[in-house]
Amino acid sequence: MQKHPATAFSVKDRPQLLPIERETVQDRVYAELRRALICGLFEPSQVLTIRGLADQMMTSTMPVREALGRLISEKAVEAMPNRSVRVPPVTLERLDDLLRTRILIEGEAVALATLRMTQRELMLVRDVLAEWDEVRSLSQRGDFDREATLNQKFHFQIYRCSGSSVLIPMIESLWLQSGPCTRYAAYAFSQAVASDETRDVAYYHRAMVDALDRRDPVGARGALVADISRPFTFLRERLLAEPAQSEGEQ
Amino acid sequence: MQKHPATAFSVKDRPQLLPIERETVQDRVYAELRRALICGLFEPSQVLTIRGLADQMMTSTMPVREALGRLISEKAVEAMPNRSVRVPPVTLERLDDLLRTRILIEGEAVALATLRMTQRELMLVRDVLAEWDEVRSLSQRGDFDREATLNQKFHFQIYRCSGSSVLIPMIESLWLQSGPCTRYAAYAFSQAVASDETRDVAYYHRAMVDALDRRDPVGARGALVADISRPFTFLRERLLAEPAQSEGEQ
DNA sequence: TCAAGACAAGTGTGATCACAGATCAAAATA
DNA sequence: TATTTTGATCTGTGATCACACTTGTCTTGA
Repeated sequence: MQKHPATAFSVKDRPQLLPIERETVQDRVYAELRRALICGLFEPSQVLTIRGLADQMMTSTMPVREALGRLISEKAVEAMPNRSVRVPPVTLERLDDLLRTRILIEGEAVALATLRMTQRELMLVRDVLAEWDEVRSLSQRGDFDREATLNQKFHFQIYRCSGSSVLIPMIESLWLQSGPCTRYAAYAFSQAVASDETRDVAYYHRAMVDALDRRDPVGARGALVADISRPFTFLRERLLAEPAQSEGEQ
Repeated sequence: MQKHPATAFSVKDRPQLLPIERETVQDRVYAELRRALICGLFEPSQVLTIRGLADQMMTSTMPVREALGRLISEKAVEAMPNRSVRVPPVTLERLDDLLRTRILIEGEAVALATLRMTQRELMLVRDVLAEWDEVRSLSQRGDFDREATLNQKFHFQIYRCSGSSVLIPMIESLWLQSGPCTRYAAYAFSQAVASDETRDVAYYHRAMVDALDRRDPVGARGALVADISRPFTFLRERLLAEPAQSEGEQ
């Protein structure tokens, strides 16, 4: 498809121009809302208004409204009968439901990844853990956003090796839905427990990498289940302790 | 919250007013596009334009564009780099990927439903099968849309008994994604095989109901797997036979 | 003092328009 | 005749506006 045969460069020497990415405003708004949801920047049951979000992001209402529509169809936020949207409240049933489904799907993705992962890909996963260790050692009181991002990077680096373009969007949707919950858990976690508890996070991750290394699907899935179950069971107990939480006043 | 104590009716005798549903145009467009996608009214690799769809549905572009945005985020249609959208092409990898995931998730839903289903709910499922038999006996050359709708009704009647509000949207998303493929399969199916093959559909469905009746999760899951695997394996062979199909000319 | 109605501000929805990029066909040039 | 260029048309994107509905507050009345 090269149209100019009379250039000074041959095909191989020609400077490679990267295709410019054409990201629309709507895409950026959508990505930012996703990030905020996964990192737990919004409270459960919090009401989101189109104009409010548009003002915060310094855009007009149109991209926000379309991004919200996409998030509604993913069940990342829910549309109230008043036509207003809110981030879903966290209930006991929803918590159990989310955890069970995450174990099912992410467990399958990890098992698939175990069989297909190359040494090079495994090294990338190790790099993420190394970076995480560095962050943790630098700041004793680690910032949650950074660690949450690394945690996400770690998991999806593995999931991507499953090679399933159907499973991965589903896992993203699950993270989106459990984001507001687990953030709440992570926050309470950091206040409640000592540092030896947080060492468990690294422990499970290392167990997972080891299982991946020796191509052990069952071991990898087990480590994953233990890893993602922890915040859920923690939050579950907290919710059982005080049932009069603001679970959603519909 | 009853504010008028001086009415002529007591609380129990007062005529019950049903809450009026407030369905927006966008919701109707979205539902219609979903239906069309699941029923396979669009070809794989077919490009969809906002204005074209708006004209067909006799609305303006705005509801269509927002509905398309929602479908994009569900991977029901895909956004090309040209900013145009098309229904995803069917490839061998995608076919296997979809089937594996559907077996995983719908199998789990059926297993859950087996344990939670009541006799009343099981009777509703039987009713669907009876209606299906009636349709099939009335018109030898059954119309596919009607049968596809009944098939969907049958499956989701069961899935709903799983009680999982996380699994069900995922299954809907999977049906949305495999709709264009299986329709293709169903069409080719009806032309290729004799009527004794189509009897298998009813056979698996009855096996599933029987397993549900005796609360046998393994049996129910097995019948389900056999049921949903059939069109996929059929289409798989067809795709292997002629690889030069118009699979997507990106 | 309290409740009911009225007013005002806020919000989602859908239509319309301007603009930029894509696509395709006709015309002009080598 | 083949290739390139030009032009028109189509299409998605985002802004702005009008309209309907919701919500909160204030006033008025008993």
